Order: sequence, then C-alpha cells, then structure tokens
Amino acid sequence: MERSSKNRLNQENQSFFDRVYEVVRLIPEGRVTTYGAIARYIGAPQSARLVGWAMNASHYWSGFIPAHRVVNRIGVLTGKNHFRYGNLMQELLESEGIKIENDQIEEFDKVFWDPYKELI
DNA sequence: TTGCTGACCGACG
DNA sequence: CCGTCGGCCAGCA
Repeated sequence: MERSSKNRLNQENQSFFDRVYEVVRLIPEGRVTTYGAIARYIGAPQSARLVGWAMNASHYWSGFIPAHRVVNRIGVLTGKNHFRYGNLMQELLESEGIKIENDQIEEFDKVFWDPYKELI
C-alpha cells in the first residue's frame, strides 16, 4: 500500500492543521488575519480553503482557538454561519473593539495582522 | 477505493 | 467589471 495522504507530515513534523491552529492562537486580541495569510505563512499559499476547513474542525479542539479572528481577504465574516448562532462571530469581534457593518470589518487594513510580516 | 466538497485566493478571459 | 477555474489537504459516503 502507498502511504496514505492522511498522515502526511511536513518537514517540521506537524500536520497542516496543527500549524494552522498554532498561528491562529498567536493572533492578538483586537486584530484579525485572513485564511490566505495563514496559508502563506505556513508555506502552503494555495491552500487557503484548508485553513477554513481547519477552523471548522477546531470546534473539536479542547484548547481555545480564536477562530473568529480569521476572515477572508477583504475583511468579510464569511465564516459566521459556522458559529453557534448567527452573530456570535461579530459579537466576539466587537467585544475586542472591532467595528463591523454588514459583515464587513471597517478599516480592515488597520486591524489586519499579517503573520508573514509580524512573525519572523 | 474513488470521488466529491469546503469558513479561500489568484489568475484568466 | 464580471464569471469561472485550478489548486491545495482532510473528511466522508
């Protein structure tokens, strides 16, 4: 049998999901980042969709993962429907001082936190 | 086992 | 300014 893709590990011996969670936990309170930025940072620039999938799976994670601080590249709360109720994601962000209008983060460029720049 | 599908993104036409 | 498409990895039928 060929090696299953299921347990494929990258060069740092961590699964793709583990690396995603690691970065998400580093997002400062009151800041947000994007699926694509995370994907780029962990060396898989074309795997932005998987970052979203990882957020979906993060509900089963025991630790705290601030999935609400991850939005799409233009600052829209595309993942809001995956939270326990409709506007939980927005409430969490607003409680951290982020302003939102029609699922769009206002002044997105000011709260955007890019791991590719902030982390070395 | 194969074959979708997804909280995305960039490239094309 | 649209719409569409390929790609990446994991999970499920």
